[in-house]
Amino acid sequence: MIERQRGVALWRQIADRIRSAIAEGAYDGEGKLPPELVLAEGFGVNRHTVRAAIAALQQEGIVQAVQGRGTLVRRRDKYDFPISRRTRFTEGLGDQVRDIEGLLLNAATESANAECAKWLDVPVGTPLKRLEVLRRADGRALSRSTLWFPLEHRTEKWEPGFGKIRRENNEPERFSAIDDAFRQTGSITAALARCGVPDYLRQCTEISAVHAEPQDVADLGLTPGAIVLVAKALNTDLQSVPIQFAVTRFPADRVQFTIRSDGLS
Amino acid sequence: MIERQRGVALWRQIADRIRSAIAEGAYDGEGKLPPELVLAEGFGVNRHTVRAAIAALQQEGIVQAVQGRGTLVRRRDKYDFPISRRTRFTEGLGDQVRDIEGLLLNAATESANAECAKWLDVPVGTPLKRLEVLRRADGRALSRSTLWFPLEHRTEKWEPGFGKIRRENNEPERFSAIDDAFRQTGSITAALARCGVPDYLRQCTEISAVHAEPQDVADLGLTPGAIVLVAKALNTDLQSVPIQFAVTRFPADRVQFTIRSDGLS
DNA sequence: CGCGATTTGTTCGTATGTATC
DNA sequence: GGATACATACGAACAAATCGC
Repeated sequence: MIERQRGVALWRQIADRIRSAIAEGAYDGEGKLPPELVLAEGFGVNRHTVRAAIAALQQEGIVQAVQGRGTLVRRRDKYDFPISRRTRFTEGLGDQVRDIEGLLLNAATESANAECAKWLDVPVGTPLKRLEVLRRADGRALSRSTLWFPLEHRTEKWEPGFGKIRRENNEPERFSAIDDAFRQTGSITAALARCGVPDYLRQCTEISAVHAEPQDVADLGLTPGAIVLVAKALNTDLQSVPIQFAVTRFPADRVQFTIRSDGLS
Repeated sequence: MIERQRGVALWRQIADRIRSAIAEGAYDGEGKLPPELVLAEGFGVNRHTVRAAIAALQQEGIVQAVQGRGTLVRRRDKYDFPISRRTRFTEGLGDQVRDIEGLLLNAATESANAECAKWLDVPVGTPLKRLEVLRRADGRALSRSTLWFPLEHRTEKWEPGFGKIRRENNEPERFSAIDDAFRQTGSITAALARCGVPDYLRQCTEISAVHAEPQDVADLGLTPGAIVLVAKALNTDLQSVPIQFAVTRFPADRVQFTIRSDGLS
């Protein structure tokens, strides 16, 4: 029995429930959904309402209704995205995908806003390189990232007199060509390597969840009302100097995160 | 300008957007929302539609409309739940809450299903103690956890002949009284200490997001259609023997996770 | 092959909710 | 507040495709 609520159509709630059930493997045995009438009775709604839900899922490509046969499910597992000190996008997915591609949607130079400044530990207004990246796995949109790189590279210097670390600007424009590097390689790791960062570490990751915005609907091929996992991450070089702040939006029905704390202090 | 979409009422989408904006601190300066007419124009909708959205937010207690003054926002920050090798529920929230309480909703003994067996590394059917825990912070429901503890304690023994670790059952019923211990202390850490586990480590955490189920709506005081963050976690003792598997559901509009990878190998 | 049982697809009508003006 | 247009949900009936016997 499903509860009536204002503001969200019944068929959408039912579609969400069926989608979850499929993701959890509830219909792996049969390979298809129960008949519309059974579902309708189960949810306590009219068959038309269930049909509307199934139509939406069919639009998403999750199920396929065939007259006389039933509604066949196309089970698609969630990708598991591991988060660790050495998080790498492509490597992390590993065996889970055959083909992965990274598309550069947009690149620009802009001034650091308050949030970017806080994460990258630079003053507000510092020039940053911004990249917008869409990642697809086996043809399906997997994530949309916005990445910021500080253009003014700052190396750390030890000041014995002050007893603390001081930072000085040098190597300006360190990441000015990272958009081209990414365009050619399709990988952030490879692009960073071309910009003189052979290795980097994931310092901090913040995970939250929101409803899909129109932009997500368009970029990730979601349905309105879908859930988006938002990961904000800071990567640093081996000297703990911030080199990249990224906000990545994942479709929650295709991705989950795993944090293995094996070596964490 | 907001896009029309099927299945979700315009006023609900607008309510979601305003709620997010408040959470991000967009109105911290003014302390109140823009006038309804301004909002309506901004979203490209009728004023009545914005009023419906504000009425819903008022129902949630997020804003308060006052005739002649405007719509006052009651900013409520998200709690940040840090995940590390030493994740502790209460300690993790730290200064963010004044008062935190843990209620034992239910406790029972049951057999391990496939998922619990996989996480706890025990055979399916192994007797487990199950606890259902609701946590409130400053009066607001913060999470609902289901925790499983293996009743048969297994210690590791090194078998030189086989060259691998063997486990033997001993100390059965190790956690048989953990429900009473939790009832008295309101803390898992304290309850585990009473059961002879002075310290434990977070081995692995899996994070996903789903729509709120009727159970969540009831337990966590959510609105239907809200988002729930689901964390599945494995805790082990210092010898890496699994002692607890937990599935915790958090309201996504009140909680976010932070993974600091500082000491991770 | 036909037949019936099952299951999806379609078309009416009606009532209610949503959104605009 | 009232009028209007559209989306949502229900109910009943019938049509069309698939499957097993």
